[in-house]
Amino acid sequence: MAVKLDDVDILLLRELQQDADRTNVELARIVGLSPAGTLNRVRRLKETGVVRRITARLDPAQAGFPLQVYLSVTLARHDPRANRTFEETVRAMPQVIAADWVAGEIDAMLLVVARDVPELQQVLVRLSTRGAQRLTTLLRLEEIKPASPLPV
Amino acid sequence: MAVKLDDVDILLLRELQQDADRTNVELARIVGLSPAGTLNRVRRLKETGVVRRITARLDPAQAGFPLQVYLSVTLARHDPRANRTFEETVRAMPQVIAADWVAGEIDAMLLVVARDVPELQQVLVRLSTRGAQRLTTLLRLEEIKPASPLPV
DNA sequence: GATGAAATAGCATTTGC
DNA sequence: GCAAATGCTATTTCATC
Repeated sequence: MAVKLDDVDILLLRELQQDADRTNVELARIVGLSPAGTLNRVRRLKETGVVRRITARLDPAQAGFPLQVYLSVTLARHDPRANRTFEETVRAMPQVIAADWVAGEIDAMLLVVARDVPELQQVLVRLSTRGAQRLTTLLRLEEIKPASPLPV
Repeated sequence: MAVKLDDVDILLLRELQQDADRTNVELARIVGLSPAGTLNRVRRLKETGVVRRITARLDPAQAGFPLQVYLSVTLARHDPRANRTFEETVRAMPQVIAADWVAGEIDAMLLVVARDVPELQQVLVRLSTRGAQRLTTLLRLEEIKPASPLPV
C-alpha cells in the first residue's frame, strides 16, 4: 500500500468502485464532507494512482461478443526476446482484453473476447505462431460473481 | 448482440470504456451531437444494459492488495446442490473479486486478492472445504496488458 | 422517433477563511 | 476542511426535421 488512506478515503473508494456515475455533491453527502473537500479527496485518489481510471463496464454479449474465454498460455521459450515478442503480440490484439504473466503451472493468463468461433480461432493461431507452445482454452459459460470492488 | 448500435453508439461506447470521467458536453463534442442528444444516447445505453455500470478501477497493490491470483477450480461433485453451495461461498467471500463457470479442463475460474499470504491461505482452505477438489493457484506477477475496452 | 436550441436548476470548481 | 460565489453543466421542454 503505497498511499495512506484514512476512513473517508476508504469510503470514497468503496462508493466509487460500486458506482462512479454520481455527482460530487451526492458523494459529499455520503461521506459527510463538503463538496469542495470531497472533490479534493477524489482528485488526490486519482492523482496518486489508487484510482486508475473511471470507465464504463459493458456487457460483453450485449456489445456483440458472445464468446469470452480464459486462455492459459505456456511459452515455447523463456528468453527475454521471446517474452517481448509475445507481449507485443498480445498488446496489439484487440480481442485480448487483459493479460498477465503468472507464476504457477503456466506462464500467462489471457482474457479474450470474440464475435464468433472463427475469430477465436484466429486469435489462437496467431498466439501459437508467436511463441505460445501450449494454449488451454476455458470457455466462459456463466458468471458466478460479477466483477466486484476490491474489499478495501 | 441484443441491442442495435449505430455508429454514434459505438463511438460513445469506445469513449466511455476508455474514460468515463468526462462531462456530457465533452462527449457531445467528440461524437458530434448536441448535449441533449448525447445525454439521451448515453442514458439509453445504460438502460438497455450494454453499459452495465460506471466504476472506478483501482490499482490493487496501491489499494492494499499486493497478492492477486487466478484460481482454477475443479469441484469434487457436480450435482446442482454442490454447485450452489460453491456459488454462494464464492459470492460471500470479499477476496473473490470475480468468478465464472467455464468449460474446459476445469470447472471454474476465480480472481482473488489478498493482503498477505495467510489471507490467501484462508481463501484456499475455505474453498477446499466448500466443494473445491482441486485448486490451482496462479500468482499474478506482472501485467502484460491492462484491462482493455471491448473492441466494439 | 430522434435531434437541436433555449432555458432553468443544479453542480463543479475556485477563492478566501 | 468549510462556506460562499461564479461560471458551466446537466437536464428538461418544446419546436423541428
